[in-house]
Amino acid sequence: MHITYKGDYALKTILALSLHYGSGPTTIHDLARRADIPIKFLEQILLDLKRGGFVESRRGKVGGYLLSRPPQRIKLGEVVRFIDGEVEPIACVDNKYKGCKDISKCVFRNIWQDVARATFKIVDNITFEDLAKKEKKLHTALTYQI
Amino acid sequence: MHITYKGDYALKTILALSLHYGSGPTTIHDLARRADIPIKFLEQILLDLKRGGFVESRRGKVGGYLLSRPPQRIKLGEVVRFIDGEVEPIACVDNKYKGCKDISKCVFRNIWQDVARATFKIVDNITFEDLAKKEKKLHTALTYQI
DNA sequence: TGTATACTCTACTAACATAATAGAGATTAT
DNA sequence: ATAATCTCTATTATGTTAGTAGAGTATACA
Ligand code: FES
Ligand code: FES
Repeated sequence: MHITYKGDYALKTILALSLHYGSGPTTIHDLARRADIPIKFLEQILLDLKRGGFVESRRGKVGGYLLSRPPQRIKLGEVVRFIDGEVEPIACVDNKYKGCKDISKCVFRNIWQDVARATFKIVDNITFEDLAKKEKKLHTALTYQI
Repeated sequence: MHITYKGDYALKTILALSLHYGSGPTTIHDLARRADIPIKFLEQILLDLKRGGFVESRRGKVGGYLLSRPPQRIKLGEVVRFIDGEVEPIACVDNKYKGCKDISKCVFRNIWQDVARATFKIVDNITFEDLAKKEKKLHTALTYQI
């Protein structure tokens, strides 16, 4: 698994929309400013997320983006997989790798599958509701700290 | 973590040398043929592995490559890290990522660290002796099967 | 119905990484 | 000597990443 800038931006955007869930749409401009993402890049990412069924959009004045599902029903792993592709460390786990003549004779395959499973266990058990809660706590903690 | 062709080839080469440990050098040509690796590519990989302290070479006739340590002292994770770089899913875990203004405010960081730790736990607990044993068993099993 | 505000879509590009390939050079056993 | 083998630097083709550019479409509301 490798998280690209695009992937990271997507996650931050879904998190921002999660914090705003139930309170109307947020504009691209707003999302870009809050997470420090190049606006034209974010436009594309949001269109991808829309095609992936993660967000909905409203056009025109008072438009913007909203989550199409509540945050507790969006898992971290779903978004990562959709934007950055497979979570596996090598494509042979998913049969897209040509380096091994015979997969059944490869001692590495099971290891990469173990790594993949360990990763799934983490990213598929965290929802954006969990992340939103963490974010709120973190913000409170930092405020008190100052 | 993403295993490239180069990384996979390096692992297969170290495994081949592990199986041959204690019986003199193996030539590039031999290693390339056995693991089906482009020979000129493998030349470079072996030079890298030499610089990394994993293998030694003998030049001239009766030359070739040998492991510079016994297989039980070479861990899978060492080779992966050396050839394919950090095992972390995003460079921010290692402070090379510019996407997060303030790492202390990022709810994702701990998650990527968890993924990294889970991966370490696997790849840093497997030695090439383990892999060589697995390979031998696999070969025996397949031979009996036929 | 005009217009400002916002999303939509396609194309393009610079920089970098990957997976090799090419070829001349250095070393050693026999 | 010479054949076999490793050594080193350059080059290249292909693909991916991280954007940028610009014209187009929809909607609220005065
Ligand atoms: S089948 Fe995946 S590395 Fe061999
Ligand atoms: S610090 Fe790693 S994604 Fe924010």
